[in-house]
Amino acid sequence: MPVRVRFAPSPTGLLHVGALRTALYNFLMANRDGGQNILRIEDTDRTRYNPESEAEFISTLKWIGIEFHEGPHVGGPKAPYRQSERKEAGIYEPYWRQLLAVGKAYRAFETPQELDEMRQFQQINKMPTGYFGGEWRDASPEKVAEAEAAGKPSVIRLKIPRGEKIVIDDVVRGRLEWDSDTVDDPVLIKADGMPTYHFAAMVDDHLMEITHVLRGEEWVSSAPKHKVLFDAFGWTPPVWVHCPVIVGNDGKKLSKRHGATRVLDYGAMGILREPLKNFVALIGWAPGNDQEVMTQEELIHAFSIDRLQASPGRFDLDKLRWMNGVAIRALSPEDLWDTVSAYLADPWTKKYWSTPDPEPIPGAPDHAVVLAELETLQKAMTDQPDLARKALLLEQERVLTLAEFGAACSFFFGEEVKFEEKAVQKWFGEAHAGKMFSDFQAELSGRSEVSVEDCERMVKGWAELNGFEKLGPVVHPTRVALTGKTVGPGLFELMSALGPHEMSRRLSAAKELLRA
RNA sequence: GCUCCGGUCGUCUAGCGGUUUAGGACGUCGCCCUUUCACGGCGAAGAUCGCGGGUUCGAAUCCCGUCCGGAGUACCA
Repeated sequence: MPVRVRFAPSPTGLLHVGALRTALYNFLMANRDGGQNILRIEDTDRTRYNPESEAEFISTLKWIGIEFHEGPHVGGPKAPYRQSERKEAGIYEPYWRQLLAVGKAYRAFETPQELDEMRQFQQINKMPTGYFGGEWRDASPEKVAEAEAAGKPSVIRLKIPRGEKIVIDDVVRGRLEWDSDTVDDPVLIKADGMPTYHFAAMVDDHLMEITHVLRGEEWVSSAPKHKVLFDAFGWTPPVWVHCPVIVGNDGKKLSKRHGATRVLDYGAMGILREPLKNFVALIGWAPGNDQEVMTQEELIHAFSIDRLQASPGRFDLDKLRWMNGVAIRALSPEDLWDTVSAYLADPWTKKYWSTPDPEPIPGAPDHAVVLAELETLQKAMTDQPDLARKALLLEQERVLTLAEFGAACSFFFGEEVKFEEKAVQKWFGEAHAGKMFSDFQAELSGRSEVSVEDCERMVKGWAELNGFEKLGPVVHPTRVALTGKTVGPGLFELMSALGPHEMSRRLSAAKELLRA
């Protein structure tokens, strides 16, 4: 039987990392076994509904490469795929009527205030909290009819059997067992007629013929209720797979401090989708061999739910950055160019960097500075594509994110070199610097381009002629003159990329600084 | 409080009763390469497998207890 899985988010907020992983595991599983991946929108809570949420889920997932065979945006044989629409279509009603008719569910007429008081009482008396029957679970039909006739609002609750063991088999945790007396009667239908998650999701999972439910660990405590519901209908439950939570590197709930919670922001930070996927898949799952860097195809092939971890996983931004660097370095020159230009053209990139960091991480570059550098790079890629191409290639192995290309390449394009004070102090004190710069200028004059080899010959020749055994005192001042920095690509490559004219211009400026 | 779940280097993990002096990766540190940084190569430190008992000739691996951490405890999902 082919696998049918579903990713069923509630459209209340943004797509965060934990949800991404669940979506990814669903996707990997479906694609490995030639099954179907279904998107279902669980919008039964009208008070928390966020109209932008669904679009964000779909577009983010699409960006990362997760597609669905069925869903509200693509349709499918089990449409509609939004629970609010399914409710309107009357899909749920026959099912709760059936439960009511056979006495496996009942109407309860407590007001929210009454329930509140009940909970307080339970807490004070150190009793388990929850609705274990109240006065309605076993109320006579006459009493219920009377309350209904009086127009009292009511909910429909599931009648959890008492004095039994409820057992479910979870792929990740094995056999899970509850004493049914500790499980309270959940609301199936709210007073406004909307189904709750417990009801809608189970009915839909059955109707949509879902074979495996991969969901977050926050659902394990509701699992017995879901099992009872499947039993009440006489349906075979799907295989439940409860994935552990993802926490920050300090063990706390994931927040901005740990990188970002919103998946889209990782793209804006210059994280490529392949390493992001690769990294997220590896929190809580490992293929069992030593392979870590994997393509999507390899992930699909290697993925298996019985290798899922039961313990919570931490999100290690450093490792993500490393993986991202590996991916950037693996890009061909053409792909590198395309990837960077797409990144710079993405409106989300600009939006992200134009917003000041609400919680600045010490040592991290200022958003405004990054934005300016990225804009400079983007401009250069259209105005001076040859130079920009060389700059990108020279910095490729030095950056960990796409955003870092901005700072790394900036010295190639500026009208004026921005000198780092430390660099100037360290290398412009050398007495020979001025003469050396002039000599280079003389040698460069009249030429329109120089090869890397020419530059090497020129610099090494000058060193030999002037009695320098080590290249350092020659190379470093020149680097500072040309880039303003002490770090960067190989000097000869960088010189050749800049070209004779630009080099000469910068050497003149450096000589001015020397005199001052 | 109650219910359930989890616990191997700082982090992600391998391990499924003996081949384990517990392996790999990130991070850290050192060396090499080298004009710097990075890349790459080599190497080091780092986990008595939360703790305590048992079972066994033998346990990270099985059992019990204990501690710590997490999730749930809504007419939210």
